[in-house]
Amino acid sequence: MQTERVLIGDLKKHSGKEVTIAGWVDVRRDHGKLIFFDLRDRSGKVQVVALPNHAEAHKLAGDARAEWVLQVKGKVNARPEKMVNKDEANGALELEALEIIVLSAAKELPFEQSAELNLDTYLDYLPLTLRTPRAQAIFKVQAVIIAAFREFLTSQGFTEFQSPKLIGEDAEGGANTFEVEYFGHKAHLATSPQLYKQIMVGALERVFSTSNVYRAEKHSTSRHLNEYTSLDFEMGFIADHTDVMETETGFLQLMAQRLRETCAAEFALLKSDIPTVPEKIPSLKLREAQKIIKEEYGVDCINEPDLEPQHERWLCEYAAKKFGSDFIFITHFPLAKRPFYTMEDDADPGYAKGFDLLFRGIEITTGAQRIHEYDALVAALARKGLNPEKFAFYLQAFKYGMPPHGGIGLGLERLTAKLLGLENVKEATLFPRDLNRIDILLSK
RNA sequence: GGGGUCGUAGCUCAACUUGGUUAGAGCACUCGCCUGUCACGCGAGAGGUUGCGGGUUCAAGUCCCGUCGGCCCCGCCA
Repeated sequence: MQTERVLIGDLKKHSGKEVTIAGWVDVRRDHGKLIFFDLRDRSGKVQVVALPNHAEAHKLAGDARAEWVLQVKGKVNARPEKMVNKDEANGALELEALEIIVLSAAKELPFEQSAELNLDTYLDYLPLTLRTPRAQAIFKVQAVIIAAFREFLTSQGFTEFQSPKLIGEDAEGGANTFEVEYFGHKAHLATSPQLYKQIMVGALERVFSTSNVYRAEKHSTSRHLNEYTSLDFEMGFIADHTDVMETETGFLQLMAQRLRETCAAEFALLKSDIPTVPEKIPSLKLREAQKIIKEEYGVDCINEPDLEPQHERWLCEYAAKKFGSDFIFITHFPLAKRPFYTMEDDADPGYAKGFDLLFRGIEITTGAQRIHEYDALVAALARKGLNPEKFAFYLQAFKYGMPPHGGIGLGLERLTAKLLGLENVKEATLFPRDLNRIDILLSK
């Protein structure tokens, strides 16, 4: 029968008792006759002390090294008053080792867990480096973001669905796709769940998905990935794109609330702040934003169809200063710059009922109201030089009745990175795929 | 596709500008000492094809040319 294991985070409840814990050796401090080591499990850390009067345990404590996996039976002692470590959750107690079982020895580590690493070294050793408190904090925060996305949208009557990753045609014609050999045919990896989201609006009215998408772009920057997670929702029966913006704002507000409730320690560790999300996120038309850039920063980008990364950084700086918001919506990009399914604003011809959301200097979302009338959509395809016949499957959704609708795609890794102040989006990706790397460098 | 920058020990870096004996440091590792440490401490040791190839020179980690690789910026996007 297996020994009952106590979680390290629960040791306080067992003061004075004999318990068995198990975990990884963090740091060892060997004084010869007296050996200390910190043991770590999913719930926390505790100092174990091995004394010579338990000879076998003392010997094994001397042999153990960082990352060895040990099971330790011991007595939960209060530490002498002078030895209390106020910085640790278990700093007032320690475990006196009575019996140690080595569950797994570890080879010599290439570096200490606390070492500051270059990004490529960090990525080369992810199975090891993901054990650091920093990495664990990043991916706990990311899990909370996804949970908040599910929680908020579910509460608003959205249904989660799984979008296909293998698609036939390069439907949207925008981003470059990875080609896949498919039983003698050519298939592609999805660059977005967009078309399936819209089809699902016809079925379930309000839907969302959290999917990996794939972009075969040879970019090499601190904000691009070739496989990333897109948080997508699409909702029917909207008046216009501002309904979509409100829904996204509602998600961001719940996300910030959940982060404040559960991730304060993680944000403290990463030395970043949880943003306050305004009741109404400030919103500017692209042309207004460009005017501001000219007035505030002296660069004339008026009439350019899009924002450059530097412009996005400036606008976020401006939003923080002027509106006290880390977020700002930019609306009404030229229709020509947006995908075929984007709806034009009749009140502002030539411009889209769509938006980007900028956060702390970077674009994290694109959203819009979509064209829902079959004939208008077929015409829009033709205007973009796309062949409507290739979209016949998708077009059925519109042929047979589709409400006014719209939605967004949000880059999870970008949001995570900017929330936590990470310099490179790859740090906010468990196993990033980029131009040079799928787990290991492709050149190796 | 265009541009910038970097490559020295397992890791993080110094020495390069201004060429000069045996390429150093911290951490990790090995051995020894240590009963209150918590980045434990002290002493000793081991660890290098300076990415690779060529050139200049009495002499190259350092200068030049080529090449391979990383990172970053722009384009494109989330």
